[in-house]
Amino acid sequence: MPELPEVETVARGLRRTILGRRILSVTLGKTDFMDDPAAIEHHLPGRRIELVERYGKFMLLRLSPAHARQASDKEDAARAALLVHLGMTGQIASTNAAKPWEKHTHASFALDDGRELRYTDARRFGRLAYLSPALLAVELLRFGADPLEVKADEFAERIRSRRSRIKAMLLDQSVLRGVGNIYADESLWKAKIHPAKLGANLSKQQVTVLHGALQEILHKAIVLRGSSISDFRDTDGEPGAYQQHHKAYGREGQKCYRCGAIIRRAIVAGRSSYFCPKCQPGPRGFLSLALRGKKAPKQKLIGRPLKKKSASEARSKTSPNRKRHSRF
DNA sequence: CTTACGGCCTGGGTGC
DNA sequence: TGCACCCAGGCCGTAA
Repeated sequence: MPELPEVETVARGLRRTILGRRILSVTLGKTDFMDDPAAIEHHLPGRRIELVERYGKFMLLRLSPAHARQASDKEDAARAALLVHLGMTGQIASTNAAKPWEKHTHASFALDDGRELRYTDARRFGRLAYLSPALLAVELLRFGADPLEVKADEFAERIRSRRSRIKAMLLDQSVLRGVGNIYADESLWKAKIHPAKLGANLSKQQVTVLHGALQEILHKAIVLRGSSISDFRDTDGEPGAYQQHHKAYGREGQKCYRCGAIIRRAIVAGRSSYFCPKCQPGPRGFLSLALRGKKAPKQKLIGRPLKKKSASEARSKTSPNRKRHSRF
């Protein structure tokens, strides 16, 4: 589940290992998670990797112009890119070309140092795309502020002007780019804010504290090379260490480090959310029930009552072979 | 208009 | 050994 700190860790690893390398050839495996596989095969050979940028949860491998010539500063911003999103299980690293492909390797880029840049992704929730400068510009418009750069005032304004739940806003990439479930829960715990609170109902003070908590946590997580819950690995194949510092995420049933109450889990904004029911008081009407019985009814949802639907009914509704969504 | 929910993609892990 | 089920991030269709 790579979020900003994990992607930053990978981007730094790539800068050490593939910056300046020229791509000689491309070999693709399964391509259903790529925007336009033919474009990747067609445009990448011969291009040099001139920059590795992180933008929210994705990386942009900026490519030299197709025709050999000196790039000016102006062209720098307009450079085409290979967009890499790791989804949940994506990994990318430069490898000895002689090494056999690992399972679930779906792209391999032969480099001019004899190595290969390989992308593996068991679930294929990730994304690879060749983006021309024009497509890239359009792509970047969809995203909100960088959480590490956004100023407290701007952050407060964005959060307090909307009526959705704070957790949903933290996860919304068009509000903040790069925050996912782990760092949303960790920063809410630190700021003592319940995930189901509405942004508009938070005090200026609370939002300011949240801003500070979010930045501090992200910085610390980057220093520790991210969180490895299941399978995150950096470009050296090493796990991060920030999971050892989680205070809320994944701690259901364990004691809150601050007050000793039992950390609970509830579905907020469609995602598992971990919080301390004592330090992070819920909004009125929020049912802080244990939401995960073994055979217990479905999970209690927060908000409006849910339409009843039997499991079999729900199953039969699924269309047999819905085509995977294509971005074009 | 804004916001929220349910479904879908996939395959590893888990529990029966 | 098998198998049903859950879960994850992002996106979309639908509904309120």
